[in-house]
Amino acid sequence: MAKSARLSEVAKLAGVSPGLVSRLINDDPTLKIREETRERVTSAIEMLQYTPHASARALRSAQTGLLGFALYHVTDPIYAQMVESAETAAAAAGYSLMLLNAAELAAHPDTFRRLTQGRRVDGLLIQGGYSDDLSSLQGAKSIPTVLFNADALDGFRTVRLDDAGAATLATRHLIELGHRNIAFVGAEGSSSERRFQGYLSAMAEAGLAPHPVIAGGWDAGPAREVTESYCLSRGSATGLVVVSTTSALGVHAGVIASGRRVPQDVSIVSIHDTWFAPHLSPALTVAAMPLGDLGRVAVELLLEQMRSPTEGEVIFREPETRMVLRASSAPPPQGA
Amino acid sequence: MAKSARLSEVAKLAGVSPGLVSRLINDDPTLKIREETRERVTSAIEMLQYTPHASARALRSAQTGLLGFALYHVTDPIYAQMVESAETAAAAAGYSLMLLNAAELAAHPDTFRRLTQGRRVDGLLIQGGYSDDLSSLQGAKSIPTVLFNADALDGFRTVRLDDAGAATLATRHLIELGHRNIAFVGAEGSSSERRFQGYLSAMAEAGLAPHPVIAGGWDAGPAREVTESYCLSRGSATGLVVVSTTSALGVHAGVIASGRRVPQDVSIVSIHDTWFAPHLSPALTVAAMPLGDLGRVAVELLLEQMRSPTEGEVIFREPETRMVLRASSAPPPQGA
DNA sequence: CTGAAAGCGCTTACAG
DNA sequence: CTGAAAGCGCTTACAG
Repeated sequence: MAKSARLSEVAKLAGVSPGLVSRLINDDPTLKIREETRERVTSAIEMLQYTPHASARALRSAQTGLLGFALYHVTDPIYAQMVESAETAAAAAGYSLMLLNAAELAAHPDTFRRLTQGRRVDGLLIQGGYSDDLSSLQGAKSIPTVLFNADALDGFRTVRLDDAGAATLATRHLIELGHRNIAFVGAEGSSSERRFQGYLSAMAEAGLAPHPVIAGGWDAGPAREVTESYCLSRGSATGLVVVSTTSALGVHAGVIASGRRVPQDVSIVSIHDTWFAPHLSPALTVAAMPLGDLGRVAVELLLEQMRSPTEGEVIFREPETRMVLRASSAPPPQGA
Repeated sequence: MAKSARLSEVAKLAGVSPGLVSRLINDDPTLKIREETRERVTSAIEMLQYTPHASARALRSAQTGLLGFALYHVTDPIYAQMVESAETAAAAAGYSLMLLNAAELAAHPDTFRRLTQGRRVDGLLIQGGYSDDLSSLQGAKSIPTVLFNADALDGFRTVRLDDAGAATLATRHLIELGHRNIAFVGAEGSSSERRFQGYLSAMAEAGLAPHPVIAGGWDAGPAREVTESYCLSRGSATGLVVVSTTSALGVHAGVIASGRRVPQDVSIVSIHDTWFAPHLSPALTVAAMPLGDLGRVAVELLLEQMRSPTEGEVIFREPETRMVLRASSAPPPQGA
C-alpha cells in the first residue's frame, strides 16, 4: 500500500511547475507546450503511476463527477433496467452514479440537504410518479435536478414516457380482439393515473363503458390476491390491462389460481416489456415503451441541465410504443 | 440558488473559532464546551442552514463516505436484491453507494486505478463468481476490498453463500420425491461450479449416476432454448436442479414449450428464491439462501475491513438454507 | 475550555 | 511557452 504520488512530485520529476502538469492532464485548450516538455511530463506521470486525487479535484473545481440517482425500488425490474442504462450513459460522459433511496430522501429533509447543499453530487435524478410525495423537493433547486416518471412540476425539468398512449394501445388491442368488458388494474401514483386515462379514452372512442379500477398495486403479490378474488367473485371483465409488468405477473398468477384460463377466459395485456414477460406460460402480451432508453435520456437531460438550467416537461417517445403480441391475449370467450 | 454558508461564517456569527464549530459538528470527544457556547453555535448553524461541504471534508479527512459496489448485471433480480440491502446497510453506517460496472472495471485497468488510487471511494465491493476474470484486481489492495460470490482468493477478503450446500439440498429434495434421473442446469463461473459440486455429492450419497451438466447460462432466454431442445431430444432427466432463479424461469418455460408438463413429467427446483418464483404457473420450488442479507453482510465486512484489514473467506449461512416447496416439484412419472 | 495556524492536493487567474 | 501564488472549505495537532 505505497502512498501514491502527488501532482507536485510529478512536476518535480519532470522539472516543471505543478500548474503545467495540471493543465496538461486536464487538456487545457489554452496550453501551448513544447513537444519535448510534454513528453517529459507524460513519462513522469507514467513513471510514478500518477492518478489525480478525486477529492482534491472535486474541492478545487467544484465538481464531483457524481450523479445522484434516487429510486424507490431497485428490485423492480422496470427500474433495474433504468439503472443499468443510466449507469452506462453516465460512464460514457465521465460520471459515476450514486445510488439513493427516494423514500429516504423524501422522508428526511436533512439527508436531502446534506446531499444538495453539501455538494455531494453534481446533479440529481429523482423518480416520481410513485407515491408522489415530492413536497420535500422544495430545496432541490440548489442543484441541477431532473424528475423522471413524474407529472410536470413547476420549476422542474421532468421526463417521462407516453403512459396514456401505451395504455390506449393496450386497450385498443383487446377491443380489436373483440373484448367489450375490459378493466384496468392500477396502482398508486401519477404514472398509474396517466395510464388509466389512456385506458378511459380507448374505451370511450370505442363506445364501451369503462369498469372501475381494480386496485392491484405495483407488486406482484397484492396484484395476484386482488385479481384472484376479482375472478372468484365473478368479475365480468374478459380483458385486463395491467399498469406494469411486475403487477401483471401477479395478475397472471391470480387469474390462473382462480381457475380461469389465460387467454381462453381472460386476456391479459401489460404495460412495459421486461425480460421475464416472454417466459411466462402463457407468455405476456405487452405494450412496450422505450424504458431502457429512459435511463439514458434522463442522464442526458441532467447533463444538459447542468450546463444551462431549464424547466418543462419532456415526453420521450423514441422508439414509439409498440404492441408485442404474445400468448396472453386472444378473442374473448363466446357469449361474453 | 443562494450560495450556502461556510463553516467560517457560522464561526463568525457565533463568535467562536472555525475549529470549535468543526469539532462540535463532528462530535469530537475531547471537546469540552460551555453549554451556552454550544447553544450559540447550534443556533448559528440553524440560522445559516449550514451544511458541511462534502468535498472539502473528504479532502481534509481522507474519507469520502462512499463505497463502490461493482456488479455485472443490476438487472438480475438476484443482484438487485443485494443492491437494495447493501444500500440500506451502507446508509445506516453513514455511507453512500457508488454503483460500478464490474465488467468495465475488469476490462479497463485505468478506470480501476482512477477509482482506487484516486481515492474515489473508501472501500470496494466486487462481485466475483460470474465470469471470473479477477486478474485485474492485482492493484485493488490500495483500498479496502471485499469480493462477494467469489472463490477464496489469496490476499483478499471474500464472502459468499453456501452454494454447494444449497444445491445438495435441492438435489436431495428431488431424490426424496423418488427421482433417479436428475440433471443440473448450470452456467459459467465459480458459483455455478460450486453448486454443481453440491449436486454431485447428493447424487453420490444416494448412489445415483450424475448426468452431464446442461449448460443453460445465467439468463432466461438461453436457458429456455437449451432446455427446450434437451426435452425435445428426449433428455431422460425427470428432475432439474437449476443454478439460479433467473435461469429457472427460462427452464420452466422451456420444459412447457417442449410439450412436457411441470411437474407431472419434469420437476424443477431452483437455487435462490426471488419475488417472482411464487407467481409462476406452476410456482417454483426453490432452495432459498439468505441472499438479501448477503448485501448487508458484505457491507459490514467491508466496514470492518476499513478498520482493520484481514484476509480469508467468510461463508455466510444465517438463516440457513431452506427448501421452499411449491408446485414445480413432485414425484417422477410412473415407470421413469 | 477555546484559538491560531498549517495543510489536505489540486486548479486557475495572473504575470512575465 | 511556463511559473509563482492564492485559495477551494474544511480538520487537526499544537498551544495556552
